Amino acid sequence: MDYTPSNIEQKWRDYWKKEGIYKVSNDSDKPKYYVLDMFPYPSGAGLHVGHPLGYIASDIYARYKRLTGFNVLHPMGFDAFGLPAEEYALQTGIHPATSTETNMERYREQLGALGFSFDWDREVYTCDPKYYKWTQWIFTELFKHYYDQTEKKALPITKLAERFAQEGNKKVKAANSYKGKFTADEWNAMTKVEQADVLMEYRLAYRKIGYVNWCEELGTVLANDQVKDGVSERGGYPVVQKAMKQWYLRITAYADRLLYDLDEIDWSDSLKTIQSNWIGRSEGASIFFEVDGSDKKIEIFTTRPDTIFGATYMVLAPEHDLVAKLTTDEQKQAVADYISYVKSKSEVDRMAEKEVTGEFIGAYAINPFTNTKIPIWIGEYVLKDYGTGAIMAVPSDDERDQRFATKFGLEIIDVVDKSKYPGATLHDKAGVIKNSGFLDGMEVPDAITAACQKAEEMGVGEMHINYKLRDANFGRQRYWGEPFPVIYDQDGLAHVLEVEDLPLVLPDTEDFKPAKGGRSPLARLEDWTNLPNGMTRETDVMPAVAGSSWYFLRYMDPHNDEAFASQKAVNYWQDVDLYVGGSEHAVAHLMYARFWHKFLYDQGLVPTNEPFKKLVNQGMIQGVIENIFLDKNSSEDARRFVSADMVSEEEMDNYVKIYTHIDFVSDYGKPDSHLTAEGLKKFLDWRKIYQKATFESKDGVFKNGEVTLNEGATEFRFMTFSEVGKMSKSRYNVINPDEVIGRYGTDCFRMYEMFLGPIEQSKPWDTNGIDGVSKFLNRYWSLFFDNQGNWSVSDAAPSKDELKILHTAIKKVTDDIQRFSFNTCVSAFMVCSKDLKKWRCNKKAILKELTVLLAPFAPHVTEEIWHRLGEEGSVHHTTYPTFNESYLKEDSIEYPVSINGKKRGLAEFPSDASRDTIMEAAKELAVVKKWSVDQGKQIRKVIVVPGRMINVVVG
RNA sequence: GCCGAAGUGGCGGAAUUGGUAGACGCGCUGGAUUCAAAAUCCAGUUCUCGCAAGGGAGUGCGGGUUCGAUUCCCGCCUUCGGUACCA
Repeated sequence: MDYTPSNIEQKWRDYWKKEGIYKVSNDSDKPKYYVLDMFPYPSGAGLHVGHPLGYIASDIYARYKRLTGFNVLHPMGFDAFGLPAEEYALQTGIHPATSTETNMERYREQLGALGFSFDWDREVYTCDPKYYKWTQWIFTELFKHYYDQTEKKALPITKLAERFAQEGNKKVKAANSYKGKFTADEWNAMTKVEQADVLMEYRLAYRKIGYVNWCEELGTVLANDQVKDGVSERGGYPVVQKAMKQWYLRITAYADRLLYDLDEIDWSDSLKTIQSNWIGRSEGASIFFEVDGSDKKIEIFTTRPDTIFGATYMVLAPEHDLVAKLTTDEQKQAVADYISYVKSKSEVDRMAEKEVTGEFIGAYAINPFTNTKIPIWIGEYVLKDYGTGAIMAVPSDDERDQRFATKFGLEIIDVVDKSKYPGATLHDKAGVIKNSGFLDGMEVPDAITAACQKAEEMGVGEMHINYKLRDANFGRQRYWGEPFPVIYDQDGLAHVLEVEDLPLVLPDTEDFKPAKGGRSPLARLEDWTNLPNGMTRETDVMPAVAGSSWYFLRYMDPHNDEAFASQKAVNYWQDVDLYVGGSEHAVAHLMYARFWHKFLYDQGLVPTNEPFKKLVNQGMIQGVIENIFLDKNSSEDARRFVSADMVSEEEMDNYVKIYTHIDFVSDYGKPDSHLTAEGLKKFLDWRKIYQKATFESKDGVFKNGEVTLNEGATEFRFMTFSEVGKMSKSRYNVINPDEVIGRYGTDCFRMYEMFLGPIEQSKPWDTNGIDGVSKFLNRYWSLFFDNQGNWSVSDAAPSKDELKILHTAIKKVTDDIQRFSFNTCVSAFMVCSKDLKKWRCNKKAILKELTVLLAPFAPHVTEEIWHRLGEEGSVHHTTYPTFNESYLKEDSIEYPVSINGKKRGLAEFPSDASRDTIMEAAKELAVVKKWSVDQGKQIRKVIVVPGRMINVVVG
């Protein structure tokens, strides 16, 4: 009987569903294990072959853990709110709720066809009011708390208000954006509104006016990580800086914990580095510079306070608050011109242009260490968002300051002698200080400390740790997101809804298109927005990252209406043991999720400090992108395309690459990526605008559907140019898994994706090797049948050789699963099945164990075999085979014999032979003699590693 | 520029602690089966000299440590990913 996946796979999926074999209970005596996939955006495009890579790996691991006696939580859900889902809805004109539901259904089907062991009863999706009730609730909790830097945890804001009433804010060490100081009396004298405004500056969820990334095309504000190269990550639309009042999350309060706790978790170095760079901790000093003839002071941050004697001027960010106040009348016009010049530049221009620009504001500051007057400038190279938005410029030791000083003719004083450290840069913090008063002669690190001490003594500065991490902009002027559970009273003060009033359901409306100019779509729904007594609702919605910041906790207890999850459930499941997902979420999602988790931990609501113990980033499965070259100089009605082999690298600039549908090339071409005339006709039909095009290749010319061949050419071939890149609709290189599954079956697809290479590596999809995996599954199947195709399994006792083959596989597969090396697992199965076939093994004792071993990888075929073997229940509920070392023992070992490290022969020794015995015997070996005595050389040394190798040193 | 990861046959890749480089698969070559093909099975397949036995070279490049290096160290080159006036 032949192995026919289509006959068995659906049958067993139905059986698993009916029997509920993947249901997970929170009541179990078994140890827990939580395997989580990053839940997908249910986009309209459906799944492509790249999506399942991580899901297959995690499914194998989850199944392995289940077989080894763990109670495994392995859920799936959908990240259904947010821009991608909404953009799709806008394109299609269908309500986001409807299209999201349709897309989720499609995803459920596609995921189902891959045979994953998800407990679908625990599905969560972020746009479900039952789910986002708790997203909103966590937001209200963030609003009600502040971060106490003494206790290093979040505490209720009410406690802070009490403290202010008793002792003011001078002694309070808390994360805040409030600059001033006040006493208890001053606090108590404040009005209710004034007090609320102050408290707002301490809350973990707060509202402030800030410069935000505004994208007019998308009609919303974007987070820093949604902006790439000055344009929106989605759509590539221009992004400008705009001052708006927005909700923020004070993630910076947790900066140090987010940084140092990276040490506790098992993530890849590259991912930890990305997070740590994003947090961007740097140690230095904050120093105040007085302004000549003004009571204002400019605060700067520097990592090199030791170079302060070389600070010959200052630069403020053009947006700095003090610019307007300090600019002298004579410079007013020049400064205004400069600011409008800076504003006129888009983010893209600003990054492309490296030219030094700036303007003197007419005022002078006093260098506190030298007491000299130094000019104050503004310049766009000083960023408003980093440090204090102002710098002391040390042109001798900072490349940027140097360029600026050179261009504008500012004084340069050399303060660091780096002659002892050739090649040292600013970041090396190396050298000897000179021209710097009391710091002269000190090594840089000592001078930094000394300068900080001095600044503190003088009361002009202190040690300061600065972070690159910014508070998270949390408002979006869009429709498809969680509404803020916030109401403003007549005084404009924000109040959050209590848990009994949650969820605040997103009002249903057909009018969900983004509004222009910063107004939110929800603001148009006046019935919903306006409340009695002049109260109004917040009309912004939360970003997509809100719902994904805690979903892993909801899976623990997904139907709970009393809490985000019961304490019992949370205490049982604890945290995610294994998290598998793409590295594109390295900053945003993983940072916010850690932040929320730490906040909940501070509340005692979750038992662990970090949410994801181990994280594996699966690589991307890329698609082959086929391109055709279009001559830039050809006119609209006479398009000229040329074959890839006619374009040299130098000529590349004259051509534009046009994406071709991958199917044209595979259907009407050859493996070396060329299109036939027929393929080109298809291409012309598909891209109607190019119907008047001419295609030139080395073989001839293709015009108006007619081919004119060059002399000597036998057929018209048009070379395309192929590259490898991310699968995306716009590049026409998406490969859908359904087709592959239809032809080879799910088990084969799963194993082939694993066989492709290491899970963490990106690789292009190609089906060239899939036959090998298919052959393996057929071979595995054939072990159970005789030559006539009849079921033939024997109860006879297995031989020593058969046991050795099986246990070699058990060892290899088990070790490799544990280190996430699934490609080598597949090859171990291939070796095992080949060896068993060689021995014509049909012993049940062997094949049954092999079936269980294979079950995590190929869940369907193994279930079929399991039942044919007459076993009860599901193969996925049985026990994992036990490895027995003794079956691998050999009587003798074949040693490689090397002469001077070069392998020259083999020699067999009993496996219990001692090192000394082998060493002596080795000297007598013919190979050894041949390379020593026979050539008149001496044996100098013999190295034996028992069980491994022999090396003889001759000379 | 800075940070991180990587570079191994025609191709995807293996070698887990410094110990037989190229497992496994694709492709290719030859053979069996077949009227023939597909499918399947068997053998071979790093390059190179040689009929062969047997040599020589070989894990991006150049050095080093070691009895022994794909693995460790130093200096380069290339590719991919992240980040970018971060004071």
